[in-house]
Amino acid sequence: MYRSKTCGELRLTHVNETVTLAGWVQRIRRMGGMTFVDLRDRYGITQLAFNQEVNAGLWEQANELGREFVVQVKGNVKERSSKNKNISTGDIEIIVSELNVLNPAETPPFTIEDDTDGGDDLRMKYRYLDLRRNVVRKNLELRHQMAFETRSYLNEHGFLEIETPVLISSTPEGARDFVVPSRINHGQFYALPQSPQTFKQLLMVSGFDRYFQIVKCFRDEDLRADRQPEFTQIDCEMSFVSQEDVLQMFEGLTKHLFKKIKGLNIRYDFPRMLYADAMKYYGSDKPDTRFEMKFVELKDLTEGKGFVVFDGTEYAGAICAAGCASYTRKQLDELTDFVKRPQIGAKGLVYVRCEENGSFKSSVDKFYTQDDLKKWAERCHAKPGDLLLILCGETVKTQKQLSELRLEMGTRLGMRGKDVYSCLWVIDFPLLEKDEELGRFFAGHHPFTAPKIEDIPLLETMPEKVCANAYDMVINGVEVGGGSIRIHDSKLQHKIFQLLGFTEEKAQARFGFLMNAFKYGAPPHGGLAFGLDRFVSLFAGLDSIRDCIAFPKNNAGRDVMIDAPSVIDQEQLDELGLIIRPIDD
RNA sequence: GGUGUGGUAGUUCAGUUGGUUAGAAUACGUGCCUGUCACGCACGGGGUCGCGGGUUCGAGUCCCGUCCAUACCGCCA
Repeated sequence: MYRSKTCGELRLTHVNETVTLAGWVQRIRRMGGMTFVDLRDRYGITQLAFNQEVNAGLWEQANELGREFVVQVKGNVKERSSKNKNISTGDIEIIVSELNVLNPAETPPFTIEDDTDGGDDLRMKYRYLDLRRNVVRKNLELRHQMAFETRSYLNEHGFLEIETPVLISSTPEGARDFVVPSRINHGQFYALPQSPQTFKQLLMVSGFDRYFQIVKCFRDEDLRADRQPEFTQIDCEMSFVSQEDVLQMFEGLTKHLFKKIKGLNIRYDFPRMLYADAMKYYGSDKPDTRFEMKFVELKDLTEGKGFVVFDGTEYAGAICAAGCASYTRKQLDELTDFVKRPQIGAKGLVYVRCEENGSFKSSVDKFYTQDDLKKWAERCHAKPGDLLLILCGETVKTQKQLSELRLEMGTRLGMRGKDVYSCLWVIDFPLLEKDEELGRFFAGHHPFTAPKIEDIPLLETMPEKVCANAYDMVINGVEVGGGSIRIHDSKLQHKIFQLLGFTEEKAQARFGFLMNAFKYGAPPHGGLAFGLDRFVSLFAGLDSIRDCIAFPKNNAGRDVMIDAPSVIDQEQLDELGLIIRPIDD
């Protein structure tokens, strides 16, 4: 037996017990004739005491230890004469009688502390050391708990977890596929799933009623703080359900997680926001509703006063930042620079200060009277002391820019606290999106998404107006999950493929298996998928999903620890019949 | 593919208008210290200033290129 207790469990009640502990040396404090060693495992830290007078040989041995040595000790639990209130085992220490170095360690390249001195690169290269740190370990513990509670909830509700294959052919999600060459089938490739979408629909045809899977998915696209090439979904599908049934079920799952993990009872029903309203009032399909600051359209009030920028514009919208009339010129310039950054791309920013005395001071005073500005302020429900920020331009672009500005102001005003949660559903997404350049339609969600029944006639006349039975769950501006009711009627499915520009042959080639399956009695079905990584990082208050993934990829999709991806032997290439050639520009 | 930021000791960083021997903290090593718990004190070792080129009497500092990291845009329908 290597240990009888962990380093986190000993208390005053254990005094006088003889225990065996094993763990890593966190820190050594040599005080002269006395040496203290902090022994660490994932449960906590226990102080070991060595006294020269009591056992000189052992004391000598302790002084030889280094950071991160793996040691085993046997000793007596003793009440400390001076206690440490900062740690749970701070009342006791171990008077060591046996010390056994199980494995020495080189000095680690960074300190294994909550406040490590290591930078991101280094921590990723030595991720196994980084994972010894409390802060990172806690994220993985949280991830485990969330996955566990998810399984528990879905199991309670009759869902079966069923594995689907990882080596498949391309699924129609839209992102690039990772491909795997097949040796046995020369010249052919598997694709890794972007989601188990078609498989879960086939499981519905098979009668598995309620399916889920906590599953890795793969997308070969550029990374972001919230995007990894391999990520984990809580993938779910249900049969004989309407959209309402799905929303209820997974709103329930979310509330269950909030309750079990965060101890929060969410008593309200998640608001349902129409996609059109989300765009109109927040300029985003994943609005951060921790704060209001909705867009207000001003175009009819700003036109015709001789200000050319506003006169020619398609859209002019304002947000009202409460209490910001006191912003200095410098602060306003900062905001202007913010919206003019290439990533945001606004041409400029118009402001109106609503002064305490009821007057208005704006950057466009030359063109507008106090009365004009008063009308703007009234429409924005601005009070004295508030600041209006106005952007104009092409509607969709400007709404997006205003959305960024809104989030920036929310941050500046401290309205995006990490311990506040605001959940909602965004519903009624457009079924199709038109690519103006290519002059054709793309599926807003994926091609199996069912249109709203009342909109089906519009498919013939105004496809872009058709709403889908699709929904996203948004928490604090993060799209944590999304899904749809699927098409289970092969005629309708054909119609959609047609609209998407698939020929009969191409549709048959790519999705024939699904179309065939639907001929044999497909139940009405729908579902959704949560991004587990995003969900966990939201609960953990992390800025990046990397911190809740044990071994994440870096910005360039590399695993710097194992140095993947890497070249393969010529022998392997030959076996696969592959030749590597440079990519032409 | 693009834009911004960064790359200096094991590590995190500072480094002035270009100027003598490139600093601090921490980590590491040695010594002292019997109640520390971020122990303390003293001393010490430790540098291809990412790499390549250029300007200059002289480059960590300026310019060009390149590599790496990172955030974002494109992309993720």
